[in-house]
Amino acid sequence: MPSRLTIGELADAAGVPTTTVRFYERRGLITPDGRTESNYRLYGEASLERLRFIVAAKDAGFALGDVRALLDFDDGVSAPCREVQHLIEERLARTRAQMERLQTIDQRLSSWLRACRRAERHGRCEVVERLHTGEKPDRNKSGKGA
Amino acid sequence: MPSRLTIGELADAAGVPTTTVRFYERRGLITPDGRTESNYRLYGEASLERLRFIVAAKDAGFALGDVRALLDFDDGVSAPCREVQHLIEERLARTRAQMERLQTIDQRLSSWLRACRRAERHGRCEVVERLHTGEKPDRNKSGKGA
DNA sequence: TGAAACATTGCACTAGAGTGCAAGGCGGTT
DNA sequence: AACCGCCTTGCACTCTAGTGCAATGTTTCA
Repeated sequence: MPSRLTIGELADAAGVPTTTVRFYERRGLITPDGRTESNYRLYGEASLERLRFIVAAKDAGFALGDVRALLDFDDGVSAPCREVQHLIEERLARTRAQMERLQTIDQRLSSWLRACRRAERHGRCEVVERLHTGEKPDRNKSGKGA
Repeated sequence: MPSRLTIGELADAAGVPTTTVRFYERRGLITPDGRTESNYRLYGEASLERLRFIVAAKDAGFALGDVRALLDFDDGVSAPCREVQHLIEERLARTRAQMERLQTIDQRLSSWLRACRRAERHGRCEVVERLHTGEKPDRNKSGKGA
């Protein structure tokens, strides 16, 4: 008995709304295994696993397009480790690039905040002025990042 | 006459395309100081400074809506330091939350990559399997239990 | 029997930050 | 006076990951 699930049951089991399941269907990530006579979607255990895979991969930072690629590998004869690796490496590179970008932003904002707080004690806000001059508040002499 | 610039000159000076300047105009961030007889936009030095402000704030991680608020403060009687601080603090919180999220992703991807490389030496890819089971690869080095 | 809770479809819309295109006007150089 | 490159307008479209709504059909429970 491969316990046939309705879309609501499937969605609940994976922790997403039903609308999202239909959306994933439109994106070609998942397909109902059948329909009831009244045209309701039906899913088996494998589909639940697949949906959970999608959610897990998405949570790991993969875009849905990447998830699709991962699933396509999986649907193929074998999982070509090389390509999976490639996908992971790419995603990792993007993640790290973004972290660096955020680092820079964090530093700049923090120094602005310090300047702002310092200036407040003197009764005026320097931050906006400093943005105008292009000067980095505090002594944070970094070039413009991105 | 404080050196009147066309949109192209302005855009070049700030390092953005002209389309972006027009887009910012639609968003209410910047306005031409005048027009030529042939209806070309004209900008003065102050507008260049303003555009540079926008670019700087945007690079600092502010959304255009925030930049607008910053400019509105600036356009007003005085810059209310409190509110600028608030804006910065909010942005900083979001930045940090995202960094944490990326940290987690990075760790997970890295461990997948290690698992993938290890598995490759054994001639098969474990990553996809492990995503299926919901198991975190590399965390649990012993075989592939449920 | 009838209401509540679920399901179906398709289409439109969101946010963010622009990009692309069409169709025409203007400016400076050769 | 031809030509190229820049300028004008407005509208539509991109991408991502969905959400909302309308109108209608089905299942379940009291």
